[in-house]
This record gives sequence, C-alpha cells and structure tokens, in this order.
Amino acid sequence: MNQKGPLADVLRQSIIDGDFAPGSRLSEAALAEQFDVSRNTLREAFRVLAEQGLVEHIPHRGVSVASPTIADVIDIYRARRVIECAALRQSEPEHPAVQRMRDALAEAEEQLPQENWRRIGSANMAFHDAIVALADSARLARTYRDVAAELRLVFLEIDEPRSLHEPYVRRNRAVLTTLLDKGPDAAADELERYLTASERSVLGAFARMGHA
Amino acid sequence: MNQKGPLADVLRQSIIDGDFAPGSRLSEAALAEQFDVSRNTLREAFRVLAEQGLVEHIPHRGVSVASPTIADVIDIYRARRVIECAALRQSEPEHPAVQRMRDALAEAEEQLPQENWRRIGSANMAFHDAIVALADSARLARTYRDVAAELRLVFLEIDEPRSLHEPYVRRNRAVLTTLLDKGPDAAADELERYLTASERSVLGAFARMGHA
DNA sequence: TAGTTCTAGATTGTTCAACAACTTTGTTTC
DNA sequence: GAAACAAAGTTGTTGAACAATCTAGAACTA
Repeated sequence: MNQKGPLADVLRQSIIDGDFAPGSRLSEAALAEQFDVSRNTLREAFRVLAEQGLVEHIPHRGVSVASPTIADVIDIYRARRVIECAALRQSEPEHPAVQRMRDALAEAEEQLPQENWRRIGSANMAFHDAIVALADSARLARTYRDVAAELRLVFLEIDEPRSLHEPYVRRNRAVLTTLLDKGPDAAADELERYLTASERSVLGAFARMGHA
Repeated sequence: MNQKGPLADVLRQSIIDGDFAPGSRLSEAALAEQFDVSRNTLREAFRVLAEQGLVEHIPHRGVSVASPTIADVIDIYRARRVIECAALRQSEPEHPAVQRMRDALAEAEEQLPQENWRRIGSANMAFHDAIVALADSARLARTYRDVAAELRLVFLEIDEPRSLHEPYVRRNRAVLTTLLDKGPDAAADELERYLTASERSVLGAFARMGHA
C-alpha cells in the first residue's frame, strides 16, 4: 500500500474505518512494511495520532489503537455537550452551516428505510459536525473532530447499529426544527437531551457487553 | 543541553518560556545540536508540538514557533469562553478545584504590590486552569492547556505586563466571590465579562503594535 | 503444582549517514 | 526591472545499526 497524502491521515482513516480493532497493537515493523514506509516516518505519524487521542503510546511498549473505557465515553459526551450546545446556542440563523445540517439530515432520513446504518452513521456525524461549525472556531472544531473520532471507535466496538442510530435521526430532526422554529436556546436544550439520551444508550450497550 | 523527560515537553517549556520568539524558525540541524538529539528524534517532538498548535509545520519549509494573528486571538478567546464558562456554570461548590482557585488568587494578590508580573501572570493562569478543572474533563482540560499555551505566546509578543495583568486580578477576585456568594451561573456571567474585557485589551495591544 | 528467577528473544528508542525532493537565494539574461 | 536559471541549503525519507527495555518461556526452588 502506498496511498498519497500525509501518512498520519492515511493511518487515521484506516483506524476510523475499523481496519485495526480498538485496543490492537500497532507493530512498527509490521505497519512500516504494510504502508511501505520506514520506521522513522511511521513513528512520526504515530506521534500525531497519539496527540489526537486515536492511539495510545506507552514508552517501550509501543502504540495501540485507543480502546475507550466507560470513563472515556462519559468524558467524550461531556466535551460534546459543552462544545455542541455552545455552538448551537450562540448560532446565527443565517449561518451557512445550517444548510449543511439540513443536507446531512436529509441524507440520513433518505437512508433510513433501507437501514443503511453505515451511511446513516456518517450523515449523523456530518450533522453534528455542522453544528460545531456554527461556532466558527477552528480550535473547538479540532477538538470536536478528535472527540468524534474516539467515539467512532466506541461504535466500532459496540456494533449494534440499529439501536445506536435509528432513534437519533428523529432527534436530530427535532434539533433542527426547534432551531428554525424556536431559536438557538430551545434547540440547544433539545440537543442536550439528544446527547444525554445517546450517552445513556452507548453506556448501556457497553454495560451489556461487560466492558470495562 | 540534555534535560530529562520527553523532548517534546522540554521543547514546549522552552517555547512557553520565550526561549524562541514567536514566528522564529526552528532549524532541525540547529535544534538537534542544541538539545543533543538526532534529527529524527527532534522531528518526532516537532509533530507533537505542531499537533498542540505551539509550532507551525509547513511541508518542506520547516517548523516555526506559532505566531498567533488577531484571528487566532479571537478564536482563542472564543474557545476560552466556551470551555471556562461551561466549566464554571456546571460546577459543584465543594469541588476541590475551588480551593485551587483560592490559592492561585491569593498568590496573585500577594504579588500585586511588588508588581511581579511574571508571577502574577502564572498565578492568573493557575486560576483559570482551576476553573477548567471544575469540569472534570480530561479532553476539555487538554484543549484548554493548548489554547492557554498559544495565548502565552501572544503575551510574549505584546510585552505590556501591567496593562495585561493588573486589572484582571481584581476581576478574578470578582469571579470567585460571585461564585461563592451567588452561585455558578452568576459567576459564569462574571467570567464572561472578564474574558470579553481581557480579549479587548489584548486585541488593543495588538492593534497598537500594528500586528497582522 | 505454584511461584520465582533468570535467560533469550523480540520490540521500541535513538543515532547516523546518505540521498531524494523541494525551497531559497543569487546570478545571469533579456 | 522582470523572468529564467543554477547553486546552495533545508527538509523528507530511508536503511542499518545498536542501546534500552519489555516479554515469554525455561529452569529452579519451595
């Protein structure tokens, strides 16, 4: 394999796509071979991903794909609530990201009957990405991107696509219509309910599979 | 030089301490020599710092110490408002970080008569660090740490210690007493005023020095 | 057998030297 | 003075080598 672009981005996408299971070790020798780069180049990419929280680096023990714990999930949703709700609450109704919210939601609703959970999940992520974009803050957006990637790992481990995605398309719809009809503050309250429900659902699935 | 600990941390501290001026280029050869490490090891550290936003890495052009623009300052304060106000607003009155707020504020007030701006600045940072700690969120704390480091670079460039720090010790006092007397919501409102005033002061100093 | 110690193997951490890829600088040319 | 070009310098990447550390299994003890 010798895809173009920065190695860290390629690796990042591989991890997000589930090519390497959460918790699995990433051997320098093996990955250097697989991606056809030298160990030194690979290690630079590892440092980037570690800083993004996608992999865990333990000195002299190598790097593994992050394997979020229950505590991590709680923290991830805490960060989501702070960032997403703040973005929505201070949003301008004419902000271009509102259209992105519409589009993402339309896509999710279109895929819903076919139960195409992969696409629905991606559309769901795009919807919340658009919410964060309302804040026009590169730094908050970056943090959200990292947190969302970690959450993606959580979904990979759970693998109950219907119960994780199906109820939330409707809730996203509620957030958007509330924003349009009743304004940012009411929408932010709705979003907070969404996030609380989603968090509970994920934590429940975690508990069900006896996860630490 | 051959200090202990991860190279990225040592470098980070050097930059925060102003050993390398914002915007200055960091030559691989020169720094590898200075810190007595190989270029490869240095490059790994560079990737970490770039991800933290402390240095800027442009392919084939090397890395430079970040040199925040006015747009960056605005974004930094946007992120601060979101994170700090959220942390304060949802805080429990008995949280241990409240004591850290007290201690940091006491330190600042003690150093105020002596006009020891360096210490006052550090105590100020500790105060806001404690505010963020109220949220008990590792991810938000990490983002705040990065943002605070960037802001430190801004202060290094401005170098008007009195006008940047003197008025804000009083305002920090107001935030804390409001928190204790009137609760988290009122304190968060007070903090928002603090941040708005601080932002304006920094932007003013920037404009005064004809900064891009 | 269960637990401990020790050894051998494997993996990561780091360095070095080399070269390719690219940028920058200075010169020539028009 | 502007554009084209050549030279020099810097970063990007590699491969090999070795040191430092961890891991797994064998040998040993109780």
